[in-house]
Amino acid sequence: MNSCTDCRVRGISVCSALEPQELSEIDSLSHPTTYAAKTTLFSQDEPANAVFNITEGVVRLYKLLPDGRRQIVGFALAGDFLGLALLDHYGVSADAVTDTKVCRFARSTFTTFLDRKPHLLRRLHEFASHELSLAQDQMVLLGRRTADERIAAFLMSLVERFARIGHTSITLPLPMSRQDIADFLGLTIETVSRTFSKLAKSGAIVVVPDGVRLTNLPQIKALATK
Amino acid sequence: MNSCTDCRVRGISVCSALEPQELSEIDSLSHPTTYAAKTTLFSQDEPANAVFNITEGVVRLYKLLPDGRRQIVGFALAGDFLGLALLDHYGVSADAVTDTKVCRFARSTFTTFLDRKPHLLRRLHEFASHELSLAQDQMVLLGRRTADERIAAFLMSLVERFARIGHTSITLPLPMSRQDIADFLGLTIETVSRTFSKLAKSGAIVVVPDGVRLTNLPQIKALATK
DNA sequence: CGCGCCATTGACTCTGGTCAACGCTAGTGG
DNA sequence: CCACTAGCGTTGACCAGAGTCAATGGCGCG
Repeated sequence: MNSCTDCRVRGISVCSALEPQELSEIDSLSHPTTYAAKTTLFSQDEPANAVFNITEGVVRLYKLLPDGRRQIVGFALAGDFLGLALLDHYGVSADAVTDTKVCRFARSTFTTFLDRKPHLLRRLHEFASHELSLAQDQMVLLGRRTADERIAAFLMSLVERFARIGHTSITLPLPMSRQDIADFLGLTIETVSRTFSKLAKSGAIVVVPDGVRLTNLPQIKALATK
Repeated sequence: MNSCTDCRVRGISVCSALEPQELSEIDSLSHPTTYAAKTTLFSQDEPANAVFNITEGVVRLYKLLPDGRRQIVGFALAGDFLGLALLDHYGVSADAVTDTKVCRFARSTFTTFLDRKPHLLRRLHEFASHELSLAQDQMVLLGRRTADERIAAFLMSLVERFARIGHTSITLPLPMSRQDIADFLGLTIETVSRTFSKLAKSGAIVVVPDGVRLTNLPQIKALATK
């Protein structure tokens, strides 16, 4: 039936702020949508007609400089909300890394609903604050950490985030390309590749297709938090 | 009399969300406080007992790595709000760059007030979203821009922010040290110094005590947005 | 006057970027 | 079924932008 009631990410998404009654209200406002890998959800500066609740998949959020340099500002996973700012234009671009399922809402519809639900606004604010906190961590990473530390911190944060959405395994899936990782960490694809090789040689990880096996988690953690 | 009614930053702070009646309410909850230059407002991970509305001065917000590397995640000016996340522990450290005046609120008092004022929460959310947007811009700067571009972007953003709080002049005050600028831009003090010298030699700026004179704004802007 | 702090400048180093070759794998078409 | 190709990832050789280390300068303050 595909309703909010049996939504897999209900407990961890903004919807956890809602009562059963409200859940069915918002259910009637939502448009479940699927995006194939590599397709665009929205682009920077374009009118923000919709907001999104990701229920499945991985989305990259990024900004481009005029000459084509790209900075990925975050990867959004199941449970994450896109369009937190509720502004009339998107501040970043978003496209699906893997096949992705979302609950889409017209922004006007969502903000109208929001005006009647202060506790949902509170939850949205919590989400925005959390995003801000992650962004600040990422600033530390980009401004002050070495390539090794960046890769380690990236792996650790993915481990934690995947754990939160139910995926716990010594093998960490990396659905995004090396280029995506490089553009997230402020490195080049070659440096990412070399650093993986170096960590593999030291026994910290084993590189497998579409992921890495974390064979020495304490070592990675030490590098990440140094 | 020093009340919210005649607050210089009322119009641009979170307080702009409040009616005259509410303004006098919050007035009675506020503790006007002064911090001398170089003193600490709060430190990372310590219990967040208070939130702050800056009415005058400049505050640096930063994170430290265990080995002492520092990343400044932002400079807060008059009108800015500290403690947006309303979490029980501070996520960053804050200290005064210049002598600073704030309206301080006990966090519990503020959140209680907030629970009765959804429009203030909305305003707070707007502030948090704006902060997030600035953080994303800073990620682009730290991840993908050259030293020249970082300095230029830094100067341009300061020009805009000072303009918003009423300071418009070709001479831009730089109350923070070179070390602060370096730690904000992910550079070293030497690179900051060299880049200022280089821009000065090219005629874009003149370095003056505690500031720079922007003698070729278009040139700076071009570098900043490239 | 002299001390100390901050900023500037120079010489040299090094981390990570650039450029280029090569390999692997999946998908295509003969 | 296998040869060919395209795209992604890895590796190597070399390079350059920014970092490091060190000396010097300028200024405020005791």
